[in-house]
Amino acid sequence: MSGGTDEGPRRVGRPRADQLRPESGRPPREELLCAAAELFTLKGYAATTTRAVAERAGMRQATMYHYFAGKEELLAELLESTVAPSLALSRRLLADAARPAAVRLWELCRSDVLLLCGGPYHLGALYLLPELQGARLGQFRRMRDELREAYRTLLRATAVGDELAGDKAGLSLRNDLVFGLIEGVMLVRRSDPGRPVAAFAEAAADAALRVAGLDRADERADGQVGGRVSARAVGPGRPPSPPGRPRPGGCDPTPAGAPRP
Amino acid sequence: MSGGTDEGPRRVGRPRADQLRPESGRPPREELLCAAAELFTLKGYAATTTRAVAERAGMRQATMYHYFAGKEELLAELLESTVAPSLALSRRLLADAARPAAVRLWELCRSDVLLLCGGPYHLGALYLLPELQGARLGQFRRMRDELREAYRTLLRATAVGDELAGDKAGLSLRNDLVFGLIEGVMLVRRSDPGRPVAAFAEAAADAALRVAGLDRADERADGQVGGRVSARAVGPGRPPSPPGRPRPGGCDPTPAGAPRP
DNA sequence: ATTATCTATAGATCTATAGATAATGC
DNA sequence: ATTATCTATAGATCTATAGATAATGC
Repeated sequence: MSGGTDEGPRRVGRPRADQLRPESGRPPREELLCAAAELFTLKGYAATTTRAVAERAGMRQATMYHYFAGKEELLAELLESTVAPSLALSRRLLADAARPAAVRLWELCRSDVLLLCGGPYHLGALYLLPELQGARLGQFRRMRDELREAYRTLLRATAVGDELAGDKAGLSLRNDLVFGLIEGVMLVRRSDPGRPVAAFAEAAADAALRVAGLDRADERADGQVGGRVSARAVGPGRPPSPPGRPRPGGCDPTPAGAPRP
Repeated sequence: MSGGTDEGPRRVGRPRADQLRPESGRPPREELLCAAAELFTLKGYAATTTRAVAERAGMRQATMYHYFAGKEELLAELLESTVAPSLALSRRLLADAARPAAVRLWELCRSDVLLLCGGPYHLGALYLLPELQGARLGQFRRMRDELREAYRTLLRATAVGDELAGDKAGLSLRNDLVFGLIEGVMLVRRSDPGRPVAAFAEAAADAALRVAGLDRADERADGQVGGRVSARAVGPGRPPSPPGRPRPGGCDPTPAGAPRP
């Protein structure tokens, strides 16, 4: 029926030596990224050798250099793939003046958590690496700064933002705490990886709004305190999948260059 | 006046080769720990070589092995020194049934943040290392688990704990979020290291209580929302220095083995 | 011819040990 | 004699490059 993904060894180039890996069907570049994601998050960046990555991806160490200039380029690409979808979403949310800022902020938090924890590997762990200061990572850092600014703009537009109107430092601190909670969400996830991701992401987004200082309104509304989540009740009946379908880490079956509607 | 710390080269053993380091006066073991703290937090554990640590401490690479069996032992000792004071404080707080649990929880959070961010190096960054799974680190992990349990017990004893009485999973999730915020506080600190630590620690503790779901009581009391911190107002007129004077990372001038009253 | 891979390896580490050495202490 | 350090180095990596090789494409 479907266009037979049946692979006879029809590929150009010298065949691989040991066929240890079960031939996932993904292009080698992607396979390298996945291997790197797994190893970097599990064993750490510096502790992962190019040989480990390459061999995990089913090829010999030297072959990796056919696709990437080095280890740092792998890291850069992984990191960028982790911010990019959130950044895109944040732009859409900033433009969407119709919905309350608190709801949009919640949405951004939730989606961000899904991105950082949702994939097969918890790419969020990469945010904790000291290597983030590295040279090749400027692009990533700029994107991340823009994302932080988006958080800040949304926070500023909420009720708490009004209260802190004069207090720039206070607002920044609040925002950094919110942003830090989201980026550090890995630590929470690590301590109990068994929880279903979707519910976890919502709980984390709730917590982020509480850090911001934004759960009072709802609780005044329905009297529920703490037992049930808050901001979720505020949200519109929006389906939980964020637009643009952010691929969780680029390691799922879908090809990386999926079209954006 | 004081007991002259005047050092003529009165030390036993072969003298050091290059006297690059200005001879801090601390014993070499401590000096190694400080060097390790600085390098591990700044450049990462795996990326730091034994040579770098030793030379930073003013001695040759091989000499390090006279004091530590290897790199992992340095890490273990640093990590343990970071939990130990919090753990001790948590035991005292658990015993202190007189004060409200929320206040005690706040106190624990604040002190923990000071420990993780207060010293000259931000040891909290070590908590983010993937190497935490390492073999030699069992002792540290046990201590940390006990600390998490203390958080949980305190949280359980608050108003929120009552609300979540039946919901064990819910309580755990809350607690992990609180604990995660505190342990990940490094990420917040990193984004603006200029803020005064003391105020920052209080703001982080406030945020932790909000994550827990615990700022409503105060706000009902004084009507102040978000602008001014909450739990601080609840606290008794307790001086801000926690008992036992947790040394921030063991790298301050005081000798490491200071007596505990 | 082009492509994807391989093998081989130079050069640069890095860790941990062996054994020498230069102080003080007795 | 004891101690703290040093120098030297074996053995094990690890990265990145050079150059060969085995496919397909034309």
